[in-house]
Amino acid sequence: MLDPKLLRNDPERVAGKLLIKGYVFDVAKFKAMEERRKALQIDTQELQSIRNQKSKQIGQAKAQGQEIESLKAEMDRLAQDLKDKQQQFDGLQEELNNWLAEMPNIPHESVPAGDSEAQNTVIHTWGEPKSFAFEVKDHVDLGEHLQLLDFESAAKITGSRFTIMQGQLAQLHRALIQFMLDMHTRAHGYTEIYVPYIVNSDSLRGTGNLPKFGEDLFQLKTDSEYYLIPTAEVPVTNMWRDQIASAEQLPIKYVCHSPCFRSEAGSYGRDTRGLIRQHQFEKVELVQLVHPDHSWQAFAELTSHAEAVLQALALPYRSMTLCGGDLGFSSAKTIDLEVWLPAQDTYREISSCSNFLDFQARRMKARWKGHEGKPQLLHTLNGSGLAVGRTLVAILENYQQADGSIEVPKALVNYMHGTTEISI
RNA sequence: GGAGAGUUGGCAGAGUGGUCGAAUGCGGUGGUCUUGAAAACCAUUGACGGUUGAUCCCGUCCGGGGGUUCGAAUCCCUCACUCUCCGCCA
Repeated sequence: MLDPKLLRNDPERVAGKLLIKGYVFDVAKFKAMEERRKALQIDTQELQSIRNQKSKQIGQAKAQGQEIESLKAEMDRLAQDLKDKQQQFDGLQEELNNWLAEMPNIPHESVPAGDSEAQNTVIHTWGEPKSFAFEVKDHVDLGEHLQLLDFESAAKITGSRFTIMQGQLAQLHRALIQFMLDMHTRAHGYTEIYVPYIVNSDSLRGTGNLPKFGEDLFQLKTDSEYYLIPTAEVPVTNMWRDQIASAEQLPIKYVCHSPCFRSEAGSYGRDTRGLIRQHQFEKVELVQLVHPDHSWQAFAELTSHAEAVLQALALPYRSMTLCGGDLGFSSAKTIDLEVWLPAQDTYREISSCSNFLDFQARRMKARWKGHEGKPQLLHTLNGSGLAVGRTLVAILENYQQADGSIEVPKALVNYMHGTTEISI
């Protein structure tokens, strides 16, 4: 949520910045609503004040045994006025809040203009795409050739966009998770955390997935409004909803492995082949809640932590600054890491690192407080470190050998109990 | 699934219709004392919003929502959550 004060003070400037994200903000309508809100609020509060005074009078009069019926009659009229005003005020306030809840975060000034992926800018590339002396296969062919990857059975059991892994491939998948968790806890100072994979709607509102993006989520058919998590970001960040951290607790750094569930509504026909876009996938997520003065530094660090995984696995990648139009709803700035996929002859997203500033924190009232002064909003950040399924794709394709076997990356050999190659 | 007890400020915990935004303790902050620190003692200390140059001031908030009343932390309804006991079960 944006700061309501910022909107009131300079709506034109906010409107200009939101346009970078492709969001049209009706300033005139906002100003008119704000003016009415202000008038209604002042009126309502004045009536409340009078009511409180009169009530006290009645109490005193009664204590002294005086007649109170005439005072009560006066209160009846007042109460009716108050009720009307209050209803108008509440209604308008709700309307404003709903509007505010649908407004995206303001992009940081360093975010390039643009309305699609094509305008994202390359920050740097790392590693050289390997040249193969044979015709490369994609991960689907490789996995099915090894008889360790099975989309057909998954489609039978559930439907499209699910998969089954077996044997050493399932093991490699699990090894990746262990490897990533170990790196982030041991080398990067994150606390490992295990969380529910089902969340309520308040949590989804906190991170900004609701009210606008409900169609991307799987909702459970229960009496409670429960959803499967689209990412661990939701439960992990919401740990601090309605909480006040002390200055000593900052920065708060969590790493969390979880499955992620996405409906992928609106992406029919895209990436239908293989593991790239699944309804269910595993991710190791990095989440930080930090002092507002340090969030850009934390952002750089968090991004480097995700990159460290790719580097340790010797997977070529590039990092991209997302342009305004490609930027997520809650994010002020996002850097995507894209891994090289030889079979697609292109880079594909494998991690997305974002700084939300106080946008999520305001929605979920996640605050911190020093020894002096008032509680202040935290800044929240997160990034994939990494998307496990896509990392597996990258390893299969980048480490494939002429006979269709897969070399196990050196960093993972210990996690595979010494296995150096996956073959039939 | 059955029976019962709870949910109050950063934390613990009083408060059952009218100066209660709320005793008290802990914690925080400032001070006295001390060479310094600790202890002790004194003072101070909720959040959000409106208004303001800033105070003052005003409003809202005692799990969420609704109701009764001139007036609700306190009474009623409802929902959520927590805990205890019994039953069942990974």
